[in-house]
Amino acid sequence: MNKDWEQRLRTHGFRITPQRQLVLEAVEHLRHGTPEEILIEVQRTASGVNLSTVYRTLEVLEDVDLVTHAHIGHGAPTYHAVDEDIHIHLVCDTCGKVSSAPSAIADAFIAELRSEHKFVTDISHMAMHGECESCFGVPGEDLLRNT
Amino acid sequence: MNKDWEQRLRTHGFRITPQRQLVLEAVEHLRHGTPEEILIEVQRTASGVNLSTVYRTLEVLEDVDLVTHAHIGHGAPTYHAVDEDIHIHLVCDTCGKVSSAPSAIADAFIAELRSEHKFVTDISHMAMHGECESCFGVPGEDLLRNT
DNA sequence: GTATATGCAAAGGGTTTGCACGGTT
DNA sequence: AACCGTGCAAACCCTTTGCATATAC
Repeated sequence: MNKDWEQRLRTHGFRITPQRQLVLEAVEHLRHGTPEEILIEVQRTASGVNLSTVYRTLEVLEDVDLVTHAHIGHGAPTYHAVDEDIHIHLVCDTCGKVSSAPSAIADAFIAELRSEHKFVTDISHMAMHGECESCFGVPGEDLLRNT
Repeated sequence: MNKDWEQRLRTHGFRITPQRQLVLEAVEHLRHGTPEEILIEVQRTASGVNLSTVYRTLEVLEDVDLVTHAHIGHGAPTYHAVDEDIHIHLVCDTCGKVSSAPSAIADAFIAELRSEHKFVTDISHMAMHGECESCFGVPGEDLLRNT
């Protein structure tokens, strides 16, 4: 009885290792996390795992479409399991809060980029920046340097 | 006879310095450039200017709304003069090419984010990622690590 | 047994910061 | 004269890489 993720790795010529299992489980459990956050989660089970292994593993898991990542700002990207709902990240540049919107909301926009500009957009890859309800109009201090 | 940019700086309590003038001119001349590229442009006139000055100056110029920046990928952000046409960056994740689209194309999308999610979006701040016409469907090697 | 993965440490890009000096006001 | 802005060097965060060892196949 092989799990799907093992198949995916094997099919692409990758080996099954504890690290790969743990990183995948961490991403699924966290629902979204930076490499650093994923490392910490993994280390709850296996404290010897190294950050560079997390980076290399995320790259492999992304290769075989088990995870994706999105950039929500200056800092480290956020990784998601592919079975998560695809969503758009909305980052408030004033208070730093990150919310999400269903990606369907962008369908017409994406369709137009495709027909008018021949560009096939992955809307979930990059966050949308702006201001959330409570911050709009407020002088704002760009508290978090993530713009 | 004070130029507009001098006024803007003074009004906000900043001083007028050669570095600030040169950085602003470099941004206007390049139309878009990374801090590093801006430094090189500035150094054609004043070779002693330092990178950290460019960073600090861009921050000041952004404070007073003379420049903005957009993130087109992993690397350094791209700075624009505010009198440039506002545009959306489209980055091909396969070949790395960056094209632009008029920001009006996103108006309906932005309106919906505003009405449905109470989020006021700055569409020009983050690039849209995906694949350009010539790369779509091609296996792709993610040649440029800027996703 | 052999190729791939891992850990570790070092290096790399991009950016920020502390400090003393110099320039703007 | 007072304060802000600059250059310089060091430090910072995030990520990648070289190499020897360990492990999956």
